[in-house]
Amino acid sequence: MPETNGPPRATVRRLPRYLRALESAIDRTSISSEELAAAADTNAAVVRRDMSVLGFPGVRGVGYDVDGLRHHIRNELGLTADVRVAIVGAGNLGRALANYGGFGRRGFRVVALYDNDAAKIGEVVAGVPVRSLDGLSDDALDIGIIATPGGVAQEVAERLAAADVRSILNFAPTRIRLGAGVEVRQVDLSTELQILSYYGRHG
Amino acid sequence: MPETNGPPRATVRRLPRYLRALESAIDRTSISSEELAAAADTNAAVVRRDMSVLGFPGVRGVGYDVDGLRHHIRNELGLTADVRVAIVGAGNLGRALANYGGFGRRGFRVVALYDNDAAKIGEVVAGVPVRSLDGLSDDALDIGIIATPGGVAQEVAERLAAADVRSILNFAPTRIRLGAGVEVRQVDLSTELQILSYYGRHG
DNA sequence: GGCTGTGAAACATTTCACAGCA
DNA sequence: TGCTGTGAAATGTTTCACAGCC
Repeated sequence: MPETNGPPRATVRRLPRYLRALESAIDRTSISSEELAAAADTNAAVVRRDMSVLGFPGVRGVGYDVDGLRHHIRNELGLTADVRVAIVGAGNLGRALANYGGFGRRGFRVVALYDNDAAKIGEVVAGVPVRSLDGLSDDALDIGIIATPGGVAQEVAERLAAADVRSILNFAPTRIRLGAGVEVRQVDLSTELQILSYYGRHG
Repeated sequence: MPETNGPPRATVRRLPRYLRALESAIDRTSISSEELAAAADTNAAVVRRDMSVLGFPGVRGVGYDVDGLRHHIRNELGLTADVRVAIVGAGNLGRALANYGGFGRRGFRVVALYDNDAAKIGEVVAGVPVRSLDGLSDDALDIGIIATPGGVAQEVAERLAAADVRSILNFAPTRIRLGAGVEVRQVDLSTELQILSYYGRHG
């Protein structure tokens, strides 16, 4: 059974924050759990527990090796080589995502931009030409981002899955259902606002 | 002490999903925990527990009243009157958000769009004129959305807080820190992709 | 002395399973 | 009979506190 229990999901959710904190500390040689916690907006006990489950030992009296930990986390997250991302939907949101500089800086490369609107095909956004979804399976993709209207999101997701995309980030307000083997994350703007609305008046 | 323990955070996070499911079932008069669970992508035991903590009773042998529950949840979320939203930053992302039709349909009204770029001020996006942040405190706002570059996010957040905004949705890749009393939610695209990257190769 | 690593307790959330009512 | 409502168990996560090592 090659499935060792990985780190808990709560730990994985914190890894990007640690990574960012470590990238802001490249000048330092080591960092204590207290300092890393402050930079990653959590507390020292959580940091130490996380390092422990990651199997990354620190040095007592000193802290964690900044460089080693940075590499360890990048490795854990699968960010060793560039990650190839495709965006489906070249409307306002798709363009905003394609133009977002932060991706490149963090090892994600937008390698394709798809849209079914003939009028948009051929346009170039942030250096990437808009193409028809039909060419999908030719690109070797790691992650697909769905930035289409809700009506077509499920179908797009199925086509992405068929093209061997393992991970999907869905901005359409439609819950996607796929068989196991594809990881889907949902970012729903109205949902976020509704939760904010709740905690704005209670909480 | 007027602070009764509200529902657990996990329950609050599910309310928007229940609400959406109920809005797709306006033709029905009642709905069972099993059906509601299927529509909201959870399981029946969770639904029953949630209804129980919300204090919304069902009818044994029948299910929950669709209309009553819809109102109850809208009320719980503070969606009785329109919620006034401002977007700060009229770049690609800000425009995408202003143009997103889903907000209006869910009771959120984009009432202001701010940018500090003089060239953008006066432009009209989705019926809303772009204005300087200086006019901020004149608008009665419920929620502020930060769609600026990371460098100014903290300052923008502080100005929103000073203008009595109780809830902030932050798309900038900078972690915002504010005193208690303001609820901040962070949506970080690179973070989402990094988590996807992890689960795409493991899990 | 300062900081890590980790048992054990506390807390939060989910799941099970079934009694009880319409 | 079919479904809700909820104790109790199971699971997941955070916090506490301190022994142990550099």
